[in-house]
Formats: sequence, structure tokens, C-alpha cells
Amino acid sequence: MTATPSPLQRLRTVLDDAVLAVTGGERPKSAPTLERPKQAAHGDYATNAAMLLPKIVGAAPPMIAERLSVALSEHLGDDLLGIDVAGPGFMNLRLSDAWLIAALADVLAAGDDYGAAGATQAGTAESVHLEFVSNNPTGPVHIGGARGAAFGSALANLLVFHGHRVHREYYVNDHGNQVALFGASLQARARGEEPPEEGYQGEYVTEVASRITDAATRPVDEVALEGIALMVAAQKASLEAFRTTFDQWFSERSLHQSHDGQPSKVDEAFAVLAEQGRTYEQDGALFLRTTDSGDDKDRVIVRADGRPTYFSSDVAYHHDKRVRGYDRIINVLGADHHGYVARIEAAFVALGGTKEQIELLITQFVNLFENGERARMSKRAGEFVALDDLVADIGVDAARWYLLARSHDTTIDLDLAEAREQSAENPVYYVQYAHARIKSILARADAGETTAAREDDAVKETAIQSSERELLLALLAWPDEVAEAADRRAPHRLATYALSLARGYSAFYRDCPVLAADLPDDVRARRIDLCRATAQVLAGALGVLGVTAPERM
RNA sequence: GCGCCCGUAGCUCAGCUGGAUAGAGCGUCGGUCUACGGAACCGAAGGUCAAAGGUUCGAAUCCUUUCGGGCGCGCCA
Repeated sequence: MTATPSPLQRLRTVLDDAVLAVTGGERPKSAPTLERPKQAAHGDYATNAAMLLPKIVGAAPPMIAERLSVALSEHLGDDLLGIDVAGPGFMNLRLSDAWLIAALADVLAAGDDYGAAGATQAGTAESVHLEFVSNNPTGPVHIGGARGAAFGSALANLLVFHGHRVHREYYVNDHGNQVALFGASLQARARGEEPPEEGYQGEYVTEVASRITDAATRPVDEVALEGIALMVAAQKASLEAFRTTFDQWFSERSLHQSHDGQPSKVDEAFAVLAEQGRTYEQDGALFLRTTDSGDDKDRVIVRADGRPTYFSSDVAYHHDKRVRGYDRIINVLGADHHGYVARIEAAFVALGGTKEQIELLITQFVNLFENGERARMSKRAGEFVALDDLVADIGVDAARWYLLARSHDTTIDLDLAEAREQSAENPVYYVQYAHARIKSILARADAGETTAAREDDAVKETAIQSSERELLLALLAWPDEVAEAADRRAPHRLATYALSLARGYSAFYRDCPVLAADLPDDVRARRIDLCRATAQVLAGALGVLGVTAPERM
């Protein structure tokens, strides 16, 4: 991982120095922005620095802007072509071609590490426990799990790229009623009977039952456990095909087991809670005082008859996560579990954690339509849409893109028929196409090829053209995009970025020949470098999303 | 009733810890084809950012209320 600051970071340092020079050492409350303005006419970068300082400096923004301009000019010298002060006090910077070319060289020198490890550089890298999917092991991974898988795996990739250490974990609910119900359903199918009314009705039940020897006659709990094991293996395969892997599959059942006379994890957690005075008995049941931390009501963890509730598993699980010692714990939950956020946070705090340490991210629903009709997703009814079906239908790349291009916090309406028919129009192919096209050009360049010259004096011009400049500035924004996306747990931002970068490349490709025979050597070299850098960043963005960056299509 | 999420172009969605004239894809309409991959490119139409107040130099973004939609409110898991 590179430790050298990116071109934009260096520019920020210069701006920071200029601010300190003008204020006499005092910093504004919020750091000044240094961003590309919406309109290219406003220059290469714009900063709001002058508008943040009136109270500190005791002058109006335009006046401050003038002073900042002087300081910036001194620092940047010839690299700075000019500064305009506009509007309420924005400063628009224009940078020299030499600065841009040097920046491009930096991007290429950093290679695949360009944009990586921002958290490491900033000293904010953390060890992260990331739990996601945690689909019930009584059926295949369904569409909700697919969204959780896409989001969780991309978030993991993103956090790792940004410099964090991530442990990916899947929580297997292999304990309790549903396991018994699954066993009963399997056995019924093995006997050629209908499953219990509240049992699992899907066709896969019969199929799984057929793979369990003597399922019709063996004790039902053995059948259940074997069935669960088969389902977990099937889920693992589905998820791996979906480019989603885990460092650990954590068994809920293991929380209730004790070894060699040692207390179970559940007992351990209960002991901690009792010690902290977080539990109390009422009507014979044991309650956890979750209202201490904002829950609506206290929650039962042991019923009056002595059986622990499902929530007790969650309590024990989070106790275990906590003692394993991560800086941060992130749970990705489906929308139907948002009601549990308060109690899980409360349990975590009761166990000795802090609210800042734990994040519960809710992925909203995916509404699937098939020819305008709502596709059913009830697993118990067996009419769910499985991850495998989605992948078989529209492919891994398109499926991941569709699920990742939008914020995890917004509901997705996805018409399968439309996604299928329009697959060639899917933006993911546009991005991939740009990458493949660049690779093709680079292969030609490496082979020393040139293309016919055209009667066009413009290509003799050595100065950086506007679409080159736009593309390069977009590439320079990559580290910021990564940091922003990682800090906000928003991998979808990289999809948006990748799409706009691909568009930027298209404009460059339209305007600027790369291999034309009459190009000056330095222009040709610069444009090849731009192609290389673009391919590198596109591949990086797609890689984080778990989408392939093909050499050919 | 209470809680969480959402409401931005015809459709699907970005933009949201305040910044300049609110963007993209698809769809629609009209153009471009002998330089590197046409799975392309260019242009146009299309918006009271659900509504109303408030905060301030400035609000799609923050606060309040209202309306509309989704989901959740078990000693089920």
C-alpha cells in the first residue's frame, strides 16, 4: 500500500498552509473543501475556504480570498495558472499542464495502490467485524440475502481497500424451532408426505431430503442437522458463485453448547449482564433492561419455563463479538429486522460496549417484478426468488451492479424481464466496455501500432485538451471517492463514479486520438498514460464492487 | 397509535454531515458512421427536489409539522 500522498492531498496541504498563513495559525471549524466545480468554466478546482474564515479573520470573504490567493500563488508558483474569486467568495483555481502531467505520473506510479489505504495514511484504520447475509439455513439464499451479500461483500472490499482490516462473518441460525420444523418437513418429504402446515413447502425440501440417507426413519433431529448442513453448503456455493465469501460461518447452536464443564457463551453473557445489573426477574422470566439504551421495552432473554429466547442468542453472539476485540462491529440486516436495531444496540451497550462501536446497517427491500407482476418471496411457501435464479437469469455482473448501484437504504424495484431484455443496455456493460476498449488500445500501443494520420492541425497541439483535462481530473478524484464511500458505508458511490469515469473516457476517446501517426511523441505518451490510468482506476472500482473488468467482450 | 426507512425528470435512481445554473441510465424526439472496439457519440424535450413553515450570506441537503408509500412493533425464530 502506498504511503505517498495523492496529488490532490498535496494540493490540500498547500491550501491548508495558505489558510493558516492568513488566519495566523487558527483553523476553521470545518475543513475547507477542494473540489471540482460543477461547471468546467469555473476552473480545475474550487474551494470555499474564504467563506469559512470571516469570523476568524474579521473580513469579508472576497477580501480573504484575495489574501489566500496571494499565499497560494507563493506556494504553487508556476503550477498555478490563475485564481478567480467568484460569487459569494468561491475561489476557482486553474492549474498548469505541467502540474497535471506530474499528477498523472503519480497516479501511474502508485499503480493498483492508487486510492488505497486512505485510512492507514490518516491513522484511522480499524479492525472491523462485518456480519452480513445471515440467511436462515432452512432454505436457499433468497433475493433479500442477495442484496445483503452484494452490499456486504462490496463494503468489505471497500473497507479493505481503504486500509481497514475486515473479518467477514455469516451467522447461521441453526438453533431453535425452525430447525425442528425443517427436520419435520424433510422427514415428511422423505416419507412421501406433505410437510407440516407451518413447515417448509418449497420444492428444494424434497430434493434435500433425497440426499439424506434414511431420512424417513432416522431420528428427526439428526435429519434436521444433516439438512441444515446441506443447506449451509448450498448457500456457501451460491454465495461463492456470487463472489461473496466469508472468513467464518458462526453457528448459533454453538452459543448454547458447553465444553468440558465450561459455561456456554449464553451463560457467559448472562453472567456479564447480571454483574452489570442489567437484568431482572419478573413473572418468572429474566429480562434485559434494554430501555436503558433507548429500546421501547425491556426484552425477555429467558422465559418463565427456563427456555432461552432467540434474543438470548443475539446477546451471547454480541458478547462473543465484543470479547474477540474489534474496533468496530458492523451488522448488515434486512429491512424486516430494523425493529431489532434498538435492542441489539442496547444489548451491546449492556455487555460493556459503546454505541459508537456498533453499526447496524439496514438494506431495504428488493421488489422483484416479472412482466409487471410482483414476484413472491416467501421462503416458507416456496415461491421465493433465489439468488441462484437471479444469477442464472441476468448474470453475476449485472446482478451485482443492479443491487450495488443504489444506496442500501433505498428500496429497489427491479423488473426481471426488463433487466433480462435490456442487459445489453445495462450501465455495467457500458463501464466494462470502456475498460475493454482501453485494453484493446493499450495492446496496440504496446505493439507499437499507429493509425492513419488525419488532416487535422488540432492534433499537433501539445497542450492538454479539455476532455483530457476532464478525464484526468476525474482520475484524481478517485482517492476522495474511496474515502467518502468507505466512511459513509456507501459502495454504491463507486458505481456512480465508475459510470461517470467511463463517460469521461468516452469523451476523451472521441476527441483525442491516441495512436495517430502524426501525434507528437509527448502527446502520444501522455494519452497512453491516460488510458493506462483510466483502465487501472476502472478496474479498481469494478473490483471493489465485485464486478469483472474484462479485457475483451 | 408508536418507531425506522423512503418521496428528486415519463420510468429506475444518484446528489443529502449546507455551497455557484439539481444530474445519470433507460424511454421519447432529432442528428452523427473511412483515426484506436458502433455494446459508440452528439443534441433536444422533460423538474414548484411531495407540501408548508423555520434556521442563514446560501437549503434537494439541517429543524418542525402535514400528506403519501414501505417495513416493524411476540416470553416466534
